[in-house]
Amino acid sequence: MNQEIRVRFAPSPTGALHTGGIRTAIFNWLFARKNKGKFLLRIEDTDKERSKDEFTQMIFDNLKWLGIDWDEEPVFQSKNIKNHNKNIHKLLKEKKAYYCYCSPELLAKMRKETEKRGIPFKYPRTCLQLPEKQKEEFESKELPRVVRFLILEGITEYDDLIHGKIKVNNSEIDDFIISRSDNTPTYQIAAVSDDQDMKITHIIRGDDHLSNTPKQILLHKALGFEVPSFGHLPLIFGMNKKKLSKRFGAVSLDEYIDIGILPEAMFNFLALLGWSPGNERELFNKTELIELFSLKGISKNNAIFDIKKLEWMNGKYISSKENYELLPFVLPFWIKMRIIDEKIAEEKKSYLLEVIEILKSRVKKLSEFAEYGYYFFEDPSHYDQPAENKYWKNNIKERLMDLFNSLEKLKVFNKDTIEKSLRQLAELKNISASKYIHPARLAITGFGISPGIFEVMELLGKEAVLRRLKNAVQYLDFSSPNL
RNA sequence: GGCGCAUUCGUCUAGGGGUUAGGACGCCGGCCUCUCACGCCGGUAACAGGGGUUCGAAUCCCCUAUGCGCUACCA
Repeated sequence: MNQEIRVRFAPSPTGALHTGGIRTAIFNWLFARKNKGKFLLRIEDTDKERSKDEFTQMIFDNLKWLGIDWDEEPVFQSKNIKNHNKNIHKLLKEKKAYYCYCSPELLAKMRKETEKRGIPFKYPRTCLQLPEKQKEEFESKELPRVVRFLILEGITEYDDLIHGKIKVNNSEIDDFIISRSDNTPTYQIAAVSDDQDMKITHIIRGDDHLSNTPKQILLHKALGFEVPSFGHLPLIFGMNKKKLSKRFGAVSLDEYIDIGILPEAMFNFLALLGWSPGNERELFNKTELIELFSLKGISKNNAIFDIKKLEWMNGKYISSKENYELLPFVLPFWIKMRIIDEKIAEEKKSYLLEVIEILKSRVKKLSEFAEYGYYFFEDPSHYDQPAENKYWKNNIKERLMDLFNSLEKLKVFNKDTIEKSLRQLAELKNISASKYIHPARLAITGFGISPGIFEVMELLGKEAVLRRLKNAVQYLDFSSPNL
């Protein structure tokens, strides 16, 4: 038991990584780091039809984005086929597997027939009992053949790291195929061979593999290997309680990156989906997560991915991060919205940091820095209509001009002097300060809501503020001359 | 259909024979306040159902229901 713990994350590169896969990676990584073991990567690319290099790259990128590092060179399953075949032949030689010449069409027919009678289909082992002569004839005709693993009678049981004792009667298991008619190994034998090859000690994967496990245990044993430990994670579903799929909202990690989720938030959120450290805290950094992680805290039931909670957590991370740390994450959103370009970004760095400071406590997604903050970069091109109806009435032009004149006199233009000046004006005119504040906000930002308007004005600077006030008056002159 | 796994607020979960069943998100209300957000305070809401075992069951056992997974020459 003193051997080094080695775990693996084994995605197939047939699509973008989704949250379930990511969480499997996180748990494996946490388990390895906690136990000073090794976290390995294996790309299960044996499905030649669907596997794509771009997906492999995406998997690497996604893991890096999350801050998940791996300890040895990634293993590509397709490069181990020789070894898989070696194991298949070993089983064949020891009569633990046999050739089957039944065509897929014949199989489909048999399956249909038994199902019609309500009986679960199992391969009837016709080819196992084939007379030697018949076999020779098939071979000489070069009939396509697969290799089936012979399931012996008995009970297969193991102690699942998460579910506890799992027991399955071997009679429930079909003589599954381990080598296809084109002589390529199937998943079951490939996974078992590679896990041995990589000296994997703990296989932690999704519950969808639960029923594969007895098959794989049998394979490990038949090959004379030591059986690794298995643990099965509950699955993650979308809000509709259905398996995550393209149909229902964002599912791939990339889509969350696109809306502006921070890697720390994603990691924290996913770590807590199906696992709890047993206390009432919610926010943990990676080091704390590693420290606290234990298989014991893993829940047995499937979880639903609640994006609202992710967004809340993301907001927490955004507001607690330093401005300079946020900048590289926010910048792409501003650039994408064409609010600024890279050259300007470098020149105006200190200004950008202040914009981030002023917005970060009220933003849940990085994309909102762009959505809610464009007026830090450009004069409003239009004014929010409901806000206009609400705030711009009764002598509004006169009030905006009065404010303009007051602010124009300021020698020092900061939030304190601005506020003082505005409140003095209100007092002088004997109306409430809010009768200046809200119209000014609308004139300056174009919105009825914004961060504290005095801070916004300070950041924007005297020139821009006065210009925007004047613009608003001009706009009103044109659109509502009688105000 | 068969086999397997599961079932605590809408969601994520804590608890695991005696608790006012705790926390978080969401939602609702209040405070703060120039709006919004943050923050703070408060509220809402759950042990799937039925049988046992027990002085006592959300907790242990059985059954039912429901959900999910697997049942491929996919992984």
